[in-house]
Amino acid sequence: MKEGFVEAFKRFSFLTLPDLVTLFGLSTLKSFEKGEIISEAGIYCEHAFLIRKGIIRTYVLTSEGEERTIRLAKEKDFTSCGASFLHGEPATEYLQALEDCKVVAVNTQKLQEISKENIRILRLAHEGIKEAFAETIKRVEFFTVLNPEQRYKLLLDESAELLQRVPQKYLASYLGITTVSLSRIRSRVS
Amino acid sequence: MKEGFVEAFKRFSFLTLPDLVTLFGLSTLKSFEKGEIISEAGIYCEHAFLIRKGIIRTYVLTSEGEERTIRLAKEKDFTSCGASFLHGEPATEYLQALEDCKVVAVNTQKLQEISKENIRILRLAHEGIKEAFAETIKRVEFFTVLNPEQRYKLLLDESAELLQRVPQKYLASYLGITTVSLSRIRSRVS
DNA sequence: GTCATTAATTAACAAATGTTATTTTGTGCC
DNA sequence: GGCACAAAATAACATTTGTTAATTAATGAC
Repeated sequence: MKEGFVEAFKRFSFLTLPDLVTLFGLSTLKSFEKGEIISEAGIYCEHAFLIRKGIIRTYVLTSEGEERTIRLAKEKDFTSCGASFLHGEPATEYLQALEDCKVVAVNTQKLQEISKENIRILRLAHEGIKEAFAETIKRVEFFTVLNPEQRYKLLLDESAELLQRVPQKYLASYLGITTVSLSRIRSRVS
Repeated sequence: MKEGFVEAFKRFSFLTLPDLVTLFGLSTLKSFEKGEIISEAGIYCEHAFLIRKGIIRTYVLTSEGEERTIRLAKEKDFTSCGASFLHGEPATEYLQALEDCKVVAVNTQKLQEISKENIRILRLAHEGIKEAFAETIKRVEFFTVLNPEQRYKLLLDESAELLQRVPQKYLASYLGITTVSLSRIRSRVS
């Protein structure tokens, strides 16, 4: 039933077989349809998702009710809601499947419980956070160091695939600009 | 000699006395003078700093050689260089003391070694990362959701003290704008 | 395939920021 | 205190982005 489960955790080579069994116990394989809202702001998000297939968008709402994409996670990435995962609080973000998705959904509360006793599983959580953190640091530099056009070019260089798979209206706010401005930059660059 | 050491780790209540002794062994109390460059890009940064007093600025250089402030860490914050701390690689960032600083400098390589065996010390590293990560997520939202003026106002609301203690030339790039623009916003807002 | 709806592009104008240069203010040092 | 240097404010102009609206292209449902 859970084929693909071991696959998803294989790259964390320090995990033992019993660890995998433990993880198996607090994980479920889930699928989401394209467009589906996986998790909502205001509600506690009880899972961290290890993506096996598809793209999951994290977005927040501005005070005017507009959506702003803050993260795009793809295959092999971990994703979750920051406040829920880090502090056990209701999420401030929304998660949405941008494609049909297959994920391993890990119950974070149970993970945290087990982490207090199992050092390798704590290390899994630690590694997961490290990866997401490294990416987030890059994103702050992205905004601090580059102007909109440079940001678009970098995305073109480093994440050409993402650019193909994600609609521009989501890419625009991911770049910190409007769709109109993105369209202008695109015609300017090409 | 190391008065202030226990003080700095007190808030991590899960640490035992032997843990503190262990940490004592891989930590040193250090002081930095105002303006001092603590760590440089290209060089492996071997410490994580738990700030006891002062402000440490993290900055990067643009391709044109201009400084851009990406982080401002104050009392009780952990700070280090991302690439060094997360991947054991040479830093891409500079650390600079903006005031006379007192810190606990933890050897991260040794910390990582011990983390493989001591679950509470791994938890310390994990909690440290969680805090820094939460802050970094907020910073991405900061850039994605708010325009420069809104960002300045938020800083005014939430970090009034930082605004007093940090020179505007550093605050400007921390806000993702030029010093000229910050000056304009300030006169507009007041 | 057609139709309705949404997404993306283009255009025109207002507003904000970046850039460069100058002036004023502030700071540290002797 | 006075001097030298750096930081901040101000001004003028170029550039870019945001905004609103209209047009074209693409997508999905039936």
